[in-house]
Amino acid sequence: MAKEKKVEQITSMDVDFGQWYTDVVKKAELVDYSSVHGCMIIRPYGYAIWENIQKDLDARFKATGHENVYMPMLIPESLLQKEKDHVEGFAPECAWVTVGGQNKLSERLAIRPTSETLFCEHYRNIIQSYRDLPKLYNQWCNVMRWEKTTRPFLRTSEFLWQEGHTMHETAEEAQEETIKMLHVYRDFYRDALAIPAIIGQKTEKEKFAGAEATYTIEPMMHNGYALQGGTSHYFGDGFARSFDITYTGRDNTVKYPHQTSWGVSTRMIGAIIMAHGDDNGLIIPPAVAPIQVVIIPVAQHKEGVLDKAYAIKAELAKTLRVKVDDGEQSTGWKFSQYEMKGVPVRLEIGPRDIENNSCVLVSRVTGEKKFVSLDNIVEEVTAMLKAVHNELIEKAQANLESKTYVATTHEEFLDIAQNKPGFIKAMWCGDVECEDQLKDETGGVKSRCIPFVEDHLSDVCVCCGKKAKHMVVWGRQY
RNA sequence: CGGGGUGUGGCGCAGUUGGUAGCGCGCGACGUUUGGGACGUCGAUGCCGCAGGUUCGAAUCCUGUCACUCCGACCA
Repeated sequence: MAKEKKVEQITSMDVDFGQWYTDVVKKAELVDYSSVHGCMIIRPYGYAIWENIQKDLDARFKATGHENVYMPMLIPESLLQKEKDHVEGFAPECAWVTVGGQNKLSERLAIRPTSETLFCEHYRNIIQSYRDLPKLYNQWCNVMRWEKTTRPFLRTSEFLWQEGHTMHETAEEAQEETIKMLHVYRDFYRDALAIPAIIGQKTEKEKFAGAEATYTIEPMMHNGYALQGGTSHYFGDGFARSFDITYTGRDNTVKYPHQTSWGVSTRMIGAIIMAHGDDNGLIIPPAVAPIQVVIIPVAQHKEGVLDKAYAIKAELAKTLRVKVDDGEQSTGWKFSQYEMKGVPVRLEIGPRDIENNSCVLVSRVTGEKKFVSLDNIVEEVTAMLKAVHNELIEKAQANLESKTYVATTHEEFLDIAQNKPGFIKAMWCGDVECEDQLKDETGGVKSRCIPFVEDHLSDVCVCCGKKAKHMVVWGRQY
């Protein structure tokens, strides 16, 4: 029943996944386009998802000892240039401020594409002793990268994110932090977004500009594409040396601190859409859904129906995010509307239900209708929300597993890359030439990561046949 | 930055050999309806993306330009 496509304005996923995505973000009122290229207006329903994400993640950051700060939006060019790899990576896509008021600036200012350099400048001022370490800072902000082609949430010129920047006494401690925060992301994806993902290390070719090592979380979208869902970088003392950040150690010698940075962005909303959505629209995981339960009064003009709906809302709203839609639209229209918007649980209450002291609960994932007593409505709704979360993660897990393939030969790799969208597990020698070759031959399949848990598939590289160093997960990405 | 597609009321679209703009949805009023996108009557909404040109006359033909979108290349 719920599997039938009911919203004809939304292109079917199987017909055109890209168009389906665009239709959904528009129809579900997540975003609108603005007059500035690549800059999107995040509408209340979309922004509410972000607020819920922020709230949950922020608590996880605080629980791991981090503090929020706010850095300026503008970076002087000279500051950006202090770290060579970093500036090479980001300068080409910076937007620049060159005029202030009426006057041309003596030095142009980049609108931050990321804030490593600003944090370094600040850390240089406030770190003198090992007693000043560690510094565990995070900021929630916007950044700007002048992207050529953009797409709501997945790649926009301006986007919202959080960037953690930490400084540590030792390399080990910084490495530990890098991995710890990657796991925070993995847990958040799983427990809040209901999205399973592969985590691991980026290859040299794919790592962050200026990092010693980059770790990544790679969830799979419905169509088998990967999305870089978040990254955590270990910088060693590279930035510290470039920015001359030093501290006096316990042994009374001058040392460089070791640094990390890690971030996730509004792109996660794109991940939610593409991991969970269906032909009827969005499905938002309960933990971050702006509306967890929508109450649809049936025959609301009849005596007592609306009062009952409001009473149920009052009960549920003690612990849940609830909306009663008492608008004048038809019942059927409301059903479709909230399916499109991905509300996880719908509660129908009408005269017949009131007579029976019951109501109808409907799961957005399965479409299953459940008649439940009003006596323990909170428990019933809570249980269904939990079930929705579990069903989402199971579905996404099944998608991930069924679209993950193993290639042990070159021909097999190319065949899968051409014919089966998804992840490919294959051995790799460690040479960037092989990564480049596979990408060229397949028209875009890249290494996603070297997962923390590697399988031993064979002894040799799937591309060149030389001795293999790692198992790599490969795939196409958004 | 390459390759395709599209620009006409808020949205989706039609508009023939050039003749002065139409349909559906939505929107407003009133009435009837109400357990899967209800129905009737009346009503409002347009510099046909923008700029040039051809023509007595351009949404329509020509040139240029801009925007959006999909697929690549590049990045979160």
